[in-house]
Amino acid sequence: MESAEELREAYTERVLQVAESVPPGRVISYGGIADVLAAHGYGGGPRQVGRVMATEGGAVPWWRVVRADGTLPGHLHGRARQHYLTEGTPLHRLDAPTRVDIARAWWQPEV
DNA sequence: GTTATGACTATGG
DNA sequence: GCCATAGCCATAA
Repeated sequence: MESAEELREAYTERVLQVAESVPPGRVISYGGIADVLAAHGYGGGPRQVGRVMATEGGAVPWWRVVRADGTLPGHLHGRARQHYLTEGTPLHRLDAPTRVDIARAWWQPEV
């Protein structure tokens, strides 16, 4: 039996693993990751995925994980936009605030 | 046990 | 487009 802390670490690694599985120029939402984890038997929801990204997000391509409408929290727009321009991620508009074209850029990992 | 908080989401004005 | 509200669920105090 694993301790609660170990389960939390396993959950965190799953989230980071999915985030890393997103190829350049593509994105997934917090809820999308939550769905994949649910298919793998993990509970939680979008907010728990967001919590992991807030604490461990620096270790993965966090700019490929966006909200359901294709935006990110304001304080990340600047750095994220440069990555999008570099990777050629489809955007709705080229001026701030940066918003990803969900219909074009959506990445659905295999479950 | 109760409250507050958060890199969320859907809906309605 | 923006803002408010409700629902959501784990953590922390």
